[in-house]
Amino acid sequence: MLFSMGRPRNFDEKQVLESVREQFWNQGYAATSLQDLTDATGLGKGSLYGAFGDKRQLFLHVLDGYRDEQLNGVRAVLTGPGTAFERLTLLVEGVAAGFTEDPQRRGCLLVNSTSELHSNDPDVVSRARTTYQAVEDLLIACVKEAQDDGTVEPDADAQELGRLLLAVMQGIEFLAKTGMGGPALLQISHAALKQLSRH
Amino acid sequence: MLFSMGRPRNFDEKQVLESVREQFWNQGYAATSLQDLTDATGLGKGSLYGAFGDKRQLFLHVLDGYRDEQLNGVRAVLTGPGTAFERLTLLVEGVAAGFTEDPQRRGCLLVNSTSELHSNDPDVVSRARTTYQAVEDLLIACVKEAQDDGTVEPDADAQELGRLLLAVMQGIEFLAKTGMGGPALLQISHAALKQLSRH
DNA sequence: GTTGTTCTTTACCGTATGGTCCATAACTAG
DNA sequence: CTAGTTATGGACCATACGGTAAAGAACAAC
Repeated sequence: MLFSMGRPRNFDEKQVLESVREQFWNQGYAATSLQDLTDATGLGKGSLYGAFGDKRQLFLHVLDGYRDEQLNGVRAVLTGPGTAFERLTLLVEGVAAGFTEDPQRRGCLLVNSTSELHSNDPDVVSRARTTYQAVEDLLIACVKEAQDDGTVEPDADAQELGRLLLAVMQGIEFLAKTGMGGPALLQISHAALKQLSRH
Repeated sequence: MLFSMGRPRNFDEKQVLESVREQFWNQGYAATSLQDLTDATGLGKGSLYGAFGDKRQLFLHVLDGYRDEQLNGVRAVLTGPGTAFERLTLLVEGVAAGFTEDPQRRGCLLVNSTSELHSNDPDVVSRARTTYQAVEDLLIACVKEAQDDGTVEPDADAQELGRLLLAVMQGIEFLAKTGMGGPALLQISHAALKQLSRH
């Protein structure tokens, strides 16, 4: 009596969230209608609302999952194997290479969402802020490591260089959306890393 | 008979376009309704449609005007008075300073529009591409000038440095939207320029 | 004045929107 | 079986959407 299970769910929550994410990723928040979401997931409105709340809650839910994944990915690279400089290279060039390989060039969902909603949605902004602060911290730590092993000029300001790398990564992301060619994107990432190394 | 003037317009086209631009700037394309536009301009739908066509045409019209203004502004700075390095500094720091001063942080309308619509609107992408290609060219030319007067290492690749500056500018723009502090934004612009100068 | 043309205003259209409700189905506990 | 609970799927709602049509107003030419 205390625990009646009720009718079991007919869908895989992970799969549904993935479909929803694809929709928001493809069209953005405002341009995605509830019908788009029900079409993409196969669920009725009732199920969607019962399980995740309204459109906005669902969006934030998806965004949180995405942010966690991405942040873990960045952390994995920057604290992974290889020298500190190699890890920085892997990350920064990875951004450019990712776009070179993806013809659709949808970019990062968190970046897109921030760009679309930053003026009118403080919740999205706060997610963006904490996330990129975390990435910044990881970058700075990695730059310091590279200074310790002598790859990067020890007298340089690690914070300054870490933030610069963060900005360059985001700049590449944007320029990719303008249709800048893959080689040019890679050139930018090379340039940024070249500036880092001792000279 | 050949030239009947008909009823004269009751509005100032420039003023209307400015109001429309503010709306699109504040809310983005998809989130701006026709009613928002009629409210902002004071015009009826009929007038708006008669004068500028539908929502999309009106948007592109506004975007073109904005792009021209911005590009002229960049050109004015990069080909204006002062040494080449001073002009580059003025431009790059100007991006950061602009955000520091604007509490709303709406950013550049062309950037916002590109971010929102690049996946589904080739017309917007093509406008972005030509614009940023033009800015890139101006930057590269200015870097070359700085190399000629000895401020920047003459053996460096001017194209590479110009593109790097472009990316950093766009990176700053994005990070501003995430709420990064003004001093940090300025620090990034300083870092980029510091990398340029001979060492 | 009349005619021709253009602009403005309002009413209107069909549809899509985000969101709710409810009858019913599917399950567990007893 | 019955009672309790939860999920489903479609009906339903008010409203907002982008866009059109039509009637009248304001002007120039004559």
